[in-house]
Amino acid sequence: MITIKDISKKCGVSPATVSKALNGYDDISPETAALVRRTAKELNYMPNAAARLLKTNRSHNIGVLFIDDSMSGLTHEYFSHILNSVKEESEENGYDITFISKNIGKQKMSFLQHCRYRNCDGVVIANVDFQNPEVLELVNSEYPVVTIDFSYDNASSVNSDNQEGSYTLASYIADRGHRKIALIHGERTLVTQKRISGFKTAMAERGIEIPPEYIAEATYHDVESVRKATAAMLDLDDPPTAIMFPDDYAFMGGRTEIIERGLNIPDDISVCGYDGVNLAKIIDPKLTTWEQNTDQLGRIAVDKLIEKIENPDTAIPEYIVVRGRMYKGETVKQI
Amino acid sequence: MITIKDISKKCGVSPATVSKALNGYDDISPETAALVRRTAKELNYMPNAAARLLKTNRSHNIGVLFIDDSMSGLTHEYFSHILNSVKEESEENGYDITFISKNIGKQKMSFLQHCRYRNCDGVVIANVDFQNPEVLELVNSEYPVVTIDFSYDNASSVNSDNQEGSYTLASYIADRGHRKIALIHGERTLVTQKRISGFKTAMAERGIEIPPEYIAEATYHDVESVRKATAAMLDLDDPPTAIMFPDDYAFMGGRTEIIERGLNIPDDISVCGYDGVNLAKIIDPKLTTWEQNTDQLGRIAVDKLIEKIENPDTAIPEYIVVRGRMYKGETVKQI
DNA sequence: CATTGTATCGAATACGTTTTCGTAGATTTA
DNA sequence: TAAATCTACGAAAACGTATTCGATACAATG
Repeated sequence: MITIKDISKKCGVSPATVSKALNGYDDISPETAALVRRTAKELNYMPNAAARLLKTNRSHNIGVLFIDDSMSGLTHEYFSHILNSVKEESEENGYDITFISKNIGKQKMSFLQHCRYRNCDGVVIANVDFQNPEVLELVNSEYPVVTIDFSYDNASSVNSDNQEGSYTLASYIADRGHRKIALIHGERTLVTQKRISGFKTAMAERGIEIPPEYIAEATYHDVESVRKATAAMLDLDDPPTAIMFPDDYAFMGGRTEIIERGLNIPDDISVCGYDGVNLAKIIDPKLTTWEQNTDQLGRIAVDKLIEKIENPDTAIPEYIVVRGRMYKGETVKQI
Repeated sequence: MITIKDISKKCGVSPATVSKALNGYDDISPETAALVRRTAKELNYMPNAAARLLKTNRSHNIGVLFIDDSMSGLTHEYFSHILNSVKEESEENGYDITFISKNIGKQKMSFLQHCRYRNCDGVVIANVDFQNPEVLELVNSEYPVVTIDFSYDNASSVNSDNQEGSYTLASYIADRGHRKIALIHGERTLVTQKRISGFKTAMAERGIEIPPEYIAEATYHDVESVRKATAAMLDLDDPPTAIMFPDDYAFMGGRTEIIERGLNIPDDISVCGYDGVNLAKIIDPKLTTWEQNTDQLGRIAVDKLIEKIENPDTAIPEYIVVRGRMYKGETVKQI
């Protein structure tokens, strides 16, 4: 490992001078600065992040808090896309990312402790139980925090337009002539509330009455639960002509149920999903859905976080909504 | 931030003693050791990883080198599962992971440089161009390295049983009466070579002649390329009765082509995929495929890497094969 | 010529640990 | 009882860097 000292020797200057030259201080003559930089390249010098961190208290490391249970968020397509853009935007700005978990080795530690241990400069939080005491502890700590799809009042948040998306899908279906529209939604999180609200607004605006049994709860990303909910819906005395599903992936459960009953999509029943993941576009017929802008969600979250990290005092909490867009697909029939 | 010194003051001992007590040295009396540990808990002490690293040269940080281009490996289900198990196994052993990329901020750096900058203790490499000079530079560096699905001779590797998997699928199809079996494979990587080899072995063992046009190249994970290859296959004068696809996801392209021609799976044509990702099990009919054991692949890679990190001298390179298993599905018809 | 100002650099310290080595006191041994 | 051995602890140095502040040399100014 080659250090600042090696460079100083080779250049005949002090380590202090090397450090300054490398960091662009202006009390170094242009000539020596150039010399230092040149030999640094020659020797293939890399600053030691740990030493630097120890002095500056800046790790250039962003903590990422995703769901910690069983199947990690990594395997959800929606979140793996967000993670990917978080990672890329971080790297483009000179930051690495570290997954924050509570079990690191035999040591059980809190999220906050993990952050401290790794000296994260800030944290992006997504897809967790936002009421979890440990998450709250982190949010209320000294750490800059940005949340995705949830909003605390002391931290910036980046939000997918769930109300809008759901509203638009519901409107689209209604405007293609449907009057008996059902919604199968996920667990009652904030995101879900907004989707339900968007759905109801669209219905209300058109004077469409939705009986309570047309709104059912299932579990996000859980094929089996959605299949059951779909079966129940189809078993109603007066079944809907269109069903909105909690997400594209879980829709596959409903799809199986529909197909196995010998029904055709969209001739016998219209459907739509949510997310706009790849899956929607490669199945047949292509699934009408709402494409969430995962790329922007991740990038903006990181941008806002870095803003806060680098200007802890001036940066104020923002509530940002990222617009998605409809993917029309082929699963909503005009009637 | 509370340090070792705070504890030392509160306990009336020296910082050295605190450090030793916390690290289980045996030249500390049980009483003081207990006292130190107790107050450490009380004060909610967390060691500073940077300072520790600076002294010990051990970061407890594992570099993860996944594909760096465009769409990251994160969005491939196979690799996101591996990544997930790499992450979990690392954490269970007290390590965090860091993505190794070449663009960190404005600084372009090599993979090796990035590792050095972050003081990784070792690196897991998967899903990259293994002949890339920068990857080779890393492999031939001082760093402990473990590769997944590729093998260098100076590093341990963990390999999915591609030959075996392909062989087993091909045999299964043949043993259900098929004689005209086609293989659409991915780019010619080592993995692909093994799959082709497994396929040919199974055919040869049964004395089945495979004409060259029954073996076609497409691109992994590329729905469109596979769709085209499928179309070409179906256009043959003497089309196959069964097609093996490069992976479950890309199979969806072939599936669309088949369905749009009014053919039925498996009545008119039998198919199988590869990977065993969730998708295979939620489509209808369920896709016959080979489940790669992503969980073990990731975990063993990390175990072997840590072994090497902690015993740099005694640990010798191993070539490890992880067995998958067949998922029978419903897409191969008995004829 | 004396003074002030400017440009360039280096000595020293600190960040929070780990680890070597020394030492004071207690205990055992001869 | 003197010497040898243990036990328990602390002083100090080191890891690689950033940064303050003083020092030096020289130019400019009056």
